[in-house]
Amino acid sequence: MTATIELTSPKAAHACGRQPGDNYCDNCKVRSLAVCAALGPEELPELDDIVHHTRADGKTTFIHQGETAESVFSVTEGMVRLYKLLSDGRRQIIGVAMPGDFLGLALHNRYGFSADAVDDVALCRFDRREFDNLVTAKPHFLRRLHEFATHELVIAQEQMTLIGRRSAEERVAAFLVAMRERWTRIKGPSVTIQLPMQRIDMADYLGLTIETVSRTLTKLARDGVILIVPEAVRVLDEKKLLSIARA
Amino acid sequence: MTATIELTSPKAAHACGRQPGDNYCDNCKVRSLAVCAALGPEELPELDDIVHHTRADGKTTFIHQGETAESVFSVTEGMVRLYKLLSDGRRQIIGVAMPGDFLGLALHNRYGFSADAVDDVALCRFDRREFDNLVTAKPHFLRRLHEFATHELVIAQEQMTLIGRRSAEERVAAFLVAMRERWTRIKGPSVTIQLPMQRIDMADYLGLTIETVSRTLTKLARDGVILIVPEAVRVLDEKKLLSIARA
DNA sequence: CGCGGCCTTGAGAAATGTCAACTTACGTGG
DNA sequence: CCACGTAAGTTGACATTTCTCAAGGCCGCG
Repeated sequence: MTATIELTSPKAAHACGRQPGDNYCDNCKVRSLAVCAALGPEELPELDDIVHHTRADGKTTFIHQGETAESVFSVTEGMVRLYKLLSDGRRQIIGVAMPGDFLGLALHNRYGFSADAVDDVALCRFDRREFDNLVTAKPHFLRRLHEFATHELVIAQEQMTLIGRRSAEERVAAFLVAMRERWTRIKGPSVTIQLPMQRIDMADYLGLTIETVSRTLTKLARDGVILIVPEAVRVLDEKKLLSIARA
Repeated sequence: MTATIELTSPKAAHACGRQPGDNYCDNCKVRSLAVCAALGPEELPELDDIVHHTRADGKTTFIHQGETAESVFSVTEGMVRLYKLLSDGRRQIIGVAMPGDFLGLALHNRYGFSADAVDDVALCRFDRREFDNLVTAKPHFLRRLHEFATHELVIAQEQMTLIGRRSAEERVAAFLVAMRERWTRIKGPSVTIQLPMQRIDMADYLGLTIETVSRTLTKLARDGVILIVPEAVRVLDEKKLLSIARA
């Protein structure tokens, strides 16, 4: 179940005479997207000192709702789903984290959600206390975290509106558009929208059932809006897709 | 439409020799609940310098989705609804702000939602730039804002789960319980849950229609869980209400 | 080659939405 | 002070969307 394996303990690599370039963060491909971008080159070693590089493979749950929050994470590769479970097993996916995203914004004592790896995921893990100390010492870093938090809040409010007030078709279309925008941000534009998650994840994200998602995708395909391919969807009629998504 | 009237311009009241107690914030009943609690007595005058006390009466819209965000607000009295509108008029209420709550956490350029007064509302308005300067100068204040933001985020995630995965009855019960907890925080406990908002607000908050809300309340009343009274609901069977709400 | 997981499709059920009538409460003006 | 008009709330009948349950197809892996 829980199996986040520490690959490297960077502490060993670091001593007094470190040069710029000696640390992982310097070479991080997603630094500019991540919270880390708030730190200048001279501050990166401080981050590097407390980071633990970690991987989680498919389905590994590395944040458990209700447990004491001892770590926070920054995603560098792969896709993570964040979800809440009701006592009877109903699940709501409250977010999908991709490279550059941060997990654990709420510096609270317990995790309010669970998180697991959709595909293979690379994470920077930080001890919450150590991370918190760094945040406290660096207001501009706190500021960046706050920007991330408010951005998340905006997304959450949009998601509420999506789930509360829009039809299945609108939800699916909006989801596809949003996924495409996120991939574009990370990898540049493409007509193919990668969907590493399964139908049930889309369903639990959109407040629908698998069957409704499936039927809706089929309908979009039948209408010539998209083409369904394994692990992805290709956009055939962008204008139409957007007009459904924007509603 | 827009009619937030400036009652008092505190600038005039202030000069060099101000004593503690000379300013409004000192006597604020909700200071301990609000973001302002992050500031010590010696810092309050700085807040007082930039605050504009404002009232908005029933139905006045004082934040317009999409407009440039020039002000942020702290609610001191009354109830505010925050909502997003779709182009065809569908509305999702994304939050209800009560005394102590802060509006405008996202220091973004445009408001992502609209806000209006449910009943008579008292607000502390701040120019976004001035407020931002204060935040930048005071990391502990930023920290408090961040705590507010992450708290909002937690609430939003719970709301997503509520709307996406729970039945009408569960939504209404959870709403009543949440409202009661909020009133308790502000005014102390009571079996009567004040509901200054109308059915349509509850509906738009819970992703339901007026009729479904009405029927659900009637059912809860029929089952002896609550008693419906004007502008409020009285809890008759707390255990049952909680068990429905918690699901 | 066969099994198991995921996806799709269909038929019918259930929950919720829609439309419309009616009630109630309340404020206004005769 | 009453009568009317309006807005909110409730209720009923019916429509629609989405869910549930069940069957079958596809595909990768052992």
